[in-house]
Amino acid sequence: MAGMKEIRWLDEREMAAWTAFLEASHRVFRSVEQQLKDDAGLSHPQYEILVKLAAAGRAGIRMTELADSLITSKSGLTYQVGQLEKRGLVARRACPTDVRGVTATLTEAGRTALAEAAPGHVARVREALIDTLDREELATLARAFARVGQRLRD
Amino acid sequence: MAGMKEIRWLDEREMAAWTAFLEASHRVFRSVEQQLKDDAGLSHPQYEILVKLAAAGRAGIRMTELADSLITSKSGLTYQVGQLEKRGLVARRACPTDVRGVTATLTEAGRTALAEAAPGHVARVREALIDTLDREELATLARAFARVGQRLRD
DNA sequence: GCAGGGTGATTCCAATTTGAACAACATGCC
DNA sequence: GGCATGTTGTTCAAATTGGAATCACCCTGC
Repeated sequence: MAGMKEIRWLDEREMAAWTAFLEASHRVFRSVEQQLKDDAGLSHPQYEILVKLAAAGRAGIRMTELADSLITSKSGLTYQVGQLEKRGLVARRACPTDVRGVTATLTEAGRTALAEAAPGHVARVREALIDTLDREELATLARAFARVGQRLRD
Repeated sequence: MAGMKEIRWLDEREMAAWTAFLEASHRVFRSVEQQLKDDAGLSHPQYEILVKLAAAGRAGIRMTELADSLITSKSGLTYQVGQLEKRGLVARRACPTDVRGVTATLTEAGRTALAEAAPGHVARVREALIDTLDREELATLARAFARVGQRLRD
């Protein structure tokens, strides 16, 4: 059996963690997505874009940087920013330092839309996840997932 | 300000947990999806369908039951089962107790495909998530997320 | 300066997802 | 029995996604 690697299956605890993670995260995303769509007419990717742009201020962010921080593909980002631009929530500008570059910025309407969407979104995030966890679980989750995200970033 | 609810924003700890959860879960899913696509030609939803069917044995499962346990929409399930049926990995039968019903079952080829895909998948799940967590984090995650999933099921 | 390789964003296409509409059937209640 | 109501699974159209190809541009080394 040369080259045959030993397979380390998941034991009961590991499997329980994995399946719980799968179900819970799917349901949380679905719940959050639903709320945003119903109450603000935004998809979650779109909401995340608005949040990142709000944090970036007047300067805006480069498309690639946005795509990296949002995990979606570049083409997906182009599409979503296009949608937001159609609605007047986001503006595109040529990047000053790189002619190829495009920086996206939040418009006033975008800032308003985000401000109106945020309370309902936060409430749903609490309902779906945060308020279900106690203080210690919250801390553990934050620490562990920060590490997981960190590792996968490379 | 009648009817005005106080908005409970996320404090620093809560926000850290939420953003870490968002990033980590996106990256984990992306990583797992990639591995399955590259090594087995399966999407993660398809893999999950095969797993559920394998667990169901000869009797198979009703479509609706499958859709519920997999979180996807009914029409999405119809599509994916259709794809798997095309490849001969899954078979559909009329349900004995309900003429409208359809039960999906795993074919021999499906069982084989799952057996071949499983080792690589498990290895990636370990790499992306499980092996990054220590014993206590794993237990906390399993317990907390089981509760989260439970609540959202209603 | 300028060739070559790499980068930034978009476009295009095929695959997938979802909700609504639909048809056929089940179920409970009178 | 007969009807109102809810289920079951599929089909349809519209929206979204990711990857490959593309075009224009930056940059390094020579």
